[in-house]
Amino acid sequence: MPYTTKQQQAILACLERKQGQPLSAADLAAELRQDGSPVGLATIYRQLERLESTGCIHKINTEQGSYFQYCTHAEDGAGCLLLKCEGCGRIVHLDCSYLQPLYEHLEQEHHFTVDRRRTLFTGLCADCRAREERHASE
Amino acid sequence: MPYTTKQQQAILACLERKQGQPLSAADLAAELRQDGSPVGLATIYRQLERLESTGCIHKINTEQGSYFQYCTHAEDGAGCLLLKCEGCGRIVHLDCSYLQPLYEHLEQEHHFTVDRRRTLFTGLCADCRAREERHASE
DNA sequence: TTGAGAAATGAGAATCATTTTCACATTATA
DNA sequence: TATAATGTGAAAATGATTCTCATTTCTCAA
Repeated sequence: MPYTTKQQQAILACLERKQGQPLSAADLAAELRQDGSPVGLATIYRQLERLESTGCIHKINTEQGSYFQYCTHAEDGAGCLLLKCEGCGRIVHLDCSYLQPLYEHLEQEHHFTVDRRRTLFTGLCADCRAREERHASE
Repeated sequence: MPYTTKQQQAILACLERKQGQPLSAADLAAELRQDGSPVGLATIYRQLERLESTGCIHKINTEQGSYFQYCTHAEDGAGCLLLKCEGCGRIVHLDCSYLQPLYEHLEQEHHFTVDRRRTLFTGLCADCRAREERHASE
């Protein structure tokens, strides 16, 4: 029977504290070290995998590796999405009701159940778009 | 001044031939080897990067690495999306008009321009969902 | 044509996130 | 307490991607 270790608690607590902010395994390691409760990377990956499989957190894949986020509610993510800017690398988290009809359509017409907590759009934020345009006009 | 090499042509031709089917760099290498025109992996990555920056192809990030797809038209992707099944790993490509209002909303309200060719939803296809349910009920 | 210089190529080394291994520590339960 | 199960972390292994550099291929002006 599994039991709870202080590493597990520290990892989950850290993710909760940073809610809405995607963290990489390395980010987590750094955070935990700062908090005075360092945890080995192997353990961090193991725990992240476990937390993900139980639905406590969700994983987002990007070019530079994976990021993890705490899920507040069971139904969290129903209309939530992430935007990743290709310019500055930032990941922004927001809610949007426009996703609902799309998900329903995919479910009914294409028999595909979207994992709503892992939706990630790639593109450009306003700042980076402006920078690109300036660049192009030179 | 850049010139065209047979490796470049072979890579692009292969991507065109496999349209709608995302290929990894390794897939491409295997294809090209079979075609009798083997190309080094370093070159494949270099060319994929170039083709992506010119907009000829687009890149999709997954847990297992990146995949690349040929873009038919400049405006391709306006309503196209990719579904990646977490169960079987398949990537399905389809068109869907439900994306349009969402993109417009993100553009106007959140000042975020989505790169429409890189939209990827993660979830479960019908087959894998059925399998999961069978599993859970045991 | 020729040859200097610009680009491209590919084998292998380097990198970096992630996973695995394994000896050891911790906890549960008999 | 003894013992089996599980968790931990350092170090090694893995695998995708990138870098290095010697070599090849092209371009273009003389």
